[in-house]
Amino acid sequence: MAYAEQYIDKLRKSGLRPTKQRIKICEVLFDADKTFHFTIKELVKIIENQANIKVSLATVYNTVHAFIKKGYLKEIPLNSSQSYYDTNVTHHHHFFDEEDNKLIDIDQDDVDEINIRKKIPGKKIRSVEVIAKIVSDNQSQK
Amino acid sequence: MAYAEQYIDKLRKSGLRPTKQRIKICEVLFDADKTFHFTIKELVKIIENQANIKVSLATVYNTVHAFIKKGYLKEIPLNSSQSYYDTNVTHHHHFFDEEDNKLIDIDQDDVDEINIRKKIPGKKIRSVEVIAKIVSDNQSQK
DNA sequence: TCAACAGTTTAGAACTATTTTAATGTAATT
DNA sequence: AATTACATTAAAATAGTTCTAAACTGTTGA
Repeated sequence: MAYAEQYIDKLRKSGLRPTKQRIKICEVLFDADKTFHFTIKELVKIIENQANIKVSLATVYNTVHAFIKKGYLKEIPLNSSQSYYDTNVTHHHHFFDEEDNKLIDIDQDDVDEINIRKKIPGKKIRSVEVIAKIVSDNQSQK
Repeated sequence: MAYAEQYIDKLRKSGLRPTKQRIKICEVLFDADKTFHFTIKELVKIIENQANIKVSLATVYNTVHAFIKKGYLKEIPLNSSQSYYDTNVTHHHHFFDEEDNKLIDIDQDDVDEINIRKKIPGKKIRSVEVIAKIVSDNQSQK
């Protein structure tokens, strides 16, 4: 397992010791060649299905938050009862399908650069995100 | 009180009967010439301070949600433990100050029109919002 | 005026996501 | 192997939000 090195490295850089549970979390999050969106609940379910390792919610929350702090994961701002996370940490945007409660990536290239002309004294912009909410287009069905 | 008519109208259009409590909520939300951001907790506190009317959380939640459904209020997407609402229902964007947990409006005019080139079949865009997270600019202080 | 009814309000309970706690377990280092 | 420092865990705590069921209010019509 050549990936394991990477995971241990990521964990160490996040200030976490590489344990069985945490390496399993890394496998789920970083093994795929695709990036994806998830909630904590979903992540726990995936781990339970894929492995015979018990992981408590607390461990998952702690690990996910350490990765966010380090920049290995992103939190997606959404007014939903639960938080959504993204393994795609490149600069990009999102559709949120309000009917299916699904997130869809929008590449940075698909949106013109966003230039905000308003400035706040003493503050700098850390991130800019676009959320486009989408619903069924009934017009086109008629 | 000339405004009362408007409030009663808004309530009726939202499918709610105009009661003392609900009219009070309207007074707080729609009386000011300025728009503002609030959380449910803050709204309850304002009502308690301004009036001798008891309002339960349940009534406030129900009324706020009825107004959102009708488009008289907007929910602001933010990954925060509590929901933020906006009496400004025009198309605009936000700064979110991560240190003070404060929202600041950005006029639509201060951001170039956002053109998303990616399309999702059968879906249409209902809203597009920009959230720019800001923090202290330590660079400029050094 | 009064009874009946439909819709409201309310306190408190329930629910859900998240965080904390504190006891037990484990990895790393000597 | 012993020590130490950190991890894991279940369970409890917390906080925002939603639900519930009982009491209440105001309107209508006789």
